[in-house]
Amino acid sequence: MDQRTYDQYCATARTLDLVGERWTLLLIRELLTGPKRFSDLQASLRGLGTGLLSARLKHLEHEGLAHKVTLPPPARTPAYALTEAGKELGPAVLALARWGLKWAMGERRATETFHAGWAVLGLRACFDADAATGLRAVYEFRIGDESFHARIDDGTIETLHGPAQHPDATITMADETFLGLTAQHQTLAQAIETGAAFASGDAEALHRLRGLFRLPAPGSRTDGSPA
Amino acid sequence: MDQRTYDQYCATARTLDLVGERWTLLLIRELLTGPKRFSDLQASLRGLGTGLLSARLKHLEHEGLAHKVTLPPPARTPAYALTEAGKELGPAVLALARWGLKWAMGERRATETFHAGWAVLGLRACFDADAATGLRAVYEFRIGDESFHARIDDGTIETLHGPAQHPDATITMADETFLGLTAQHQTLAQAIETGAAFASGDAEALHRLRGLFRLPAPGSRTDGSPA
DNA sequence: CGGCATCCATTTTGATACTG
DNA sequence: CAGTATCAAAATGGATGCCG
Repeated sequence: MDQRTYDQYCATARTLDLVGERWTLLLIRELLTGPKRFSDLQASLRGLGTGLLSARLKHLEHEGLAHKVTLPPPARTPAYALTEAGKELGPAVLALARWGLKWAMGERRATETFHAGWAVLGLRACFDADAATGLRAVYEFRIGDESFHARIDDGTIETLHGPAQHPDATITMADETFLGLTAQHQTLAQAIETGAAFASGDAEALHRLRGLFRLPAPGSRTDGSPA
Repeated sequence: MDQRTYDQYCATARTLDLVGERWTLLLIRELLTGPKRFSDLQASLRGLGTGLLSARLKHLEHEGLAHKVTLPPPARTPAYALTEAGKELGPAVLALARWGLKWAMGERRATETFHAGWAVLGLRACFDADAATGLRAVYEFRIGDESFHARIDDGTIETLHGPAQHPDATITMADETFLGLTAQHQTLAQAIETGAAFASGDAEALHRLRGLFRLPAPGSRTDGSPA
């Protein structure tokens, strides 16, 4: 919030003063998987006009959460990237995502937009650090027409937009198949078995992939009983 | 958001549809330390009018995140409490708080309101689970005219408004002293030594208290370099 | 493509007055 | 207390049009 501060000496309130306005956390979600151009951001965020997007980006720049960069050749086009402070909002965004996976997902509504990148960030939200001890591998995901990769190194994970340089394994599937995984209609292993998804690369890496991500058991928000 | 949904099939966006409106996450922050009455909530949230507070509470009820309760005798007055789904927003709120402690706190501004309860939630944000292995203790904090207690049980912590039933240790200090701890002017141990804070109770519990909370090293948001 | 400026209809909010 | 009713101010969204 700009003018409209909560005016509380409280860490949560101060954070929400900076990133609590409409669209801001979703903008950060977009940038968490790597730098994005103005038009890419607008394309991902239906309903956000150029004026408001411009204002939000300026705000993030002014507050030191993002900065303008020039993409390396051959792109050479302006883009926005998170600063260190901005990147560190990752855990907060992922915590909101984890809650949503458990309590708010259900079926996709007819009007809802979907981008594979959101789901890949969801992978990061479901990442089980314990299951990745001793593992060092790069997985490339090709979902619909987007590609993402996850770099896993002994309990840490990094997910970035775009193809990987030297993936140990590559997993390919359609948007719909990926949606089915989120909705827990089937597991990745099942999708591969039925031919809905294709996996190739290092056998050991593919084998360990099975246990790396753990979706929370969905809870029902309609009553207050423990899940 | 009510009418104004992001309309994205994304866990983060769906969560923000539910709790991303102005005041909502702060309302949840208040309820994370126990049930609160309508007027208490309003008193904690300067600037939130009765109309909007009423609307927000109705929304939380409708979405199954909070419910109306009747406080046990002798109070017997209506109050609002979080459901299981609401309580599970705790990690997300604490993640925002942790970020704020590191990147957004600095000095208290003249106009900012402050309540000890926020700081005690901050304690929970700083809780170091590893440092609490094998510890089982209840600490009562009396800060200014408010009291809170933290129940620690082997790596888990629960912080609630109000005095504890059987505290193992009690720590008393003024608001200003507590503010000094947050601003890292001094540590709790130093405050006790200088007489600004008073501690009593089980010696072992008091000794272990020292290592339980770990404030993040403040970062500077004005540039993008690592802290 | 990458933005900023402007205009306008609609929502959201903030503040206050008022009722059981 | 615990809210409801009301109204003015601000934020949003959508549609442009403009410029490098």
